[in-house]
Amino acid sequence: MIRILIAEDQRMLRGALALLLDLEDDIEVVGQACDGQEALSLIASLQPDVCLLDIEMPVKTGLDVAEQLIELGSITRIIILTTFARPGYFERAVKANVQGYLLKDGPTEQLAESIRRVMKGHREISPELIFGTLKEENPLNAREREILSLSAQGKSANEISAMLHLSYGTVRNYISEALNKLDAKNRIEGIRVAEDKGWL
Amino acid sequence: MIRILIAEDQRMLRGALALLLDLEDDIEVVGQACDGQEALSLIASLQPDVCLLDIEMPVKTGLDVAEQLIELGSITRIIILTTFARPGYFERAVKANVQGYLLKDGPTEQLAESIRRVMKGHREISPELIFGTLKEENPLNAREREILSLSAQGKSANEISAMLHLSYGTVRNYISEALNKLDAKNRIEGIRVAEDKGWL
DNA sequence: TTATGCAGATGACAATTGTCATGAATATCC
DNA sequence: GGATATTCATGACAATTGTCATCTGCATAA
Repeated sequence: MIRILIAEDQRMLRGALALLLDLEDDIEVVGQACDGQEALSLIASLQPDVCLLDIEMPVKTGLDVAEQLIELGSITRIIILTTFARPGYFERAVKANVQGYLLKDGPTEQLAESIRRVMKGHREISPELIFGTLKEENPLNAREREILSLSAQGKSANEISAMLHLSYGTVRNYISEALNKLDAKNRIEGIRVAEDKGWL
Repeated sequence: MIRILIAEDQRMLRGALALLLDLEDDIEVVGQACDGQEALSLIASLQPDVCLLDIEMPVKTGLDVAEQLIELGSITRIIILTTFARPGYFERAVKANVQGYLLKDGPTEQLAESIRRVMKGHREISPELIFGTLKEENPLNAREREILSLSAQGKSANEISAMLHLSYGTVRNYISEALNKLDAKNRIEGIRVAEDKGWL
């Protein structure tokens, strides 16, 4: 019997997936979490064979959870299950060395099969991701990311400089450099591009 | 037998919901659509009793579909099923006079029951929406919305003026007025607020 | 030790943005 | 007709943004 934990904040989807997987003879859903923090503690206490992690969850993202699990040396196998084929997300997942990265756009029927294959030691990646997406690396460094994120929240260069204890001019230099790397002609376009790729 | 059509672009959720509803004795999923356009044509040909519409779908949103169905005098009852409790979305749905507005955050078990209640002539609204959200009306007029949307795509005032055949100054006036109404101190904050409320 | 690179700062400039007061043209209602 | 609202336009001003060339420490590797 394969013991599964599902971490997904959307209750309707979580419930439906649990039901669907429980219909399989060899799979048992042993726990459900609605945020990353809860997922971590449930995995620690339940020690499931596989966990299904959504990425965009409250408190901690699925990628945060995955990275921490690996760091803790957890034996629970990890499958990321997300809406987003964002290169930045995928890159982080690959670096964290997860066993699976599936898109919610994929077919329902394949989910149980992917879980079984992961249990056998395979890696499961949504076919959409295998080509293309992979190579797009995040061109922004930590500072640029930090500053562009604040800008994305509507902060002005002046506010950002105060928050980060940097000079006004330095902040603008970083933004300018980020826009250059993103090939965007202004903050708004830059933010769109970066968010879209999962680089923020 | 209640005949249902599901319009939802996320295949995993669509599949899981279809399976879940098909398990009910008195419900039959007769069709599935992955975008608004497909939903419209399937509803026309299949004439289901109820349709479940996601809002954010390709080609046509669920709200577009709902408005067109009502305009066409379709007898199919409409339930909006969405992630977003955005006032602007809810306002549009109420104005279109849909039979239900449920959140994907709601419990799976209640979905079938809501469908039955809608069939009996009731209206089904997620409890989260009944208080609060309702009263927040979209403060932006059509022009302000249009211009802020373009701005949200990264267009400069100059580009927008060319696209809409308005003067440069007029565009900036509209943006300024929109920011004032949204109580935002710059474009980026304004866009955030408006998108968050579903006003764009 | 030099040099190479990185994080940050400065100053200068142009372009864009945000704000406001004012005004023309048109339509709508009484 | 006169009062009113709507839509768009202008001009002027300050603040913010985007771009560049240049400069200072500071660390680190050859």
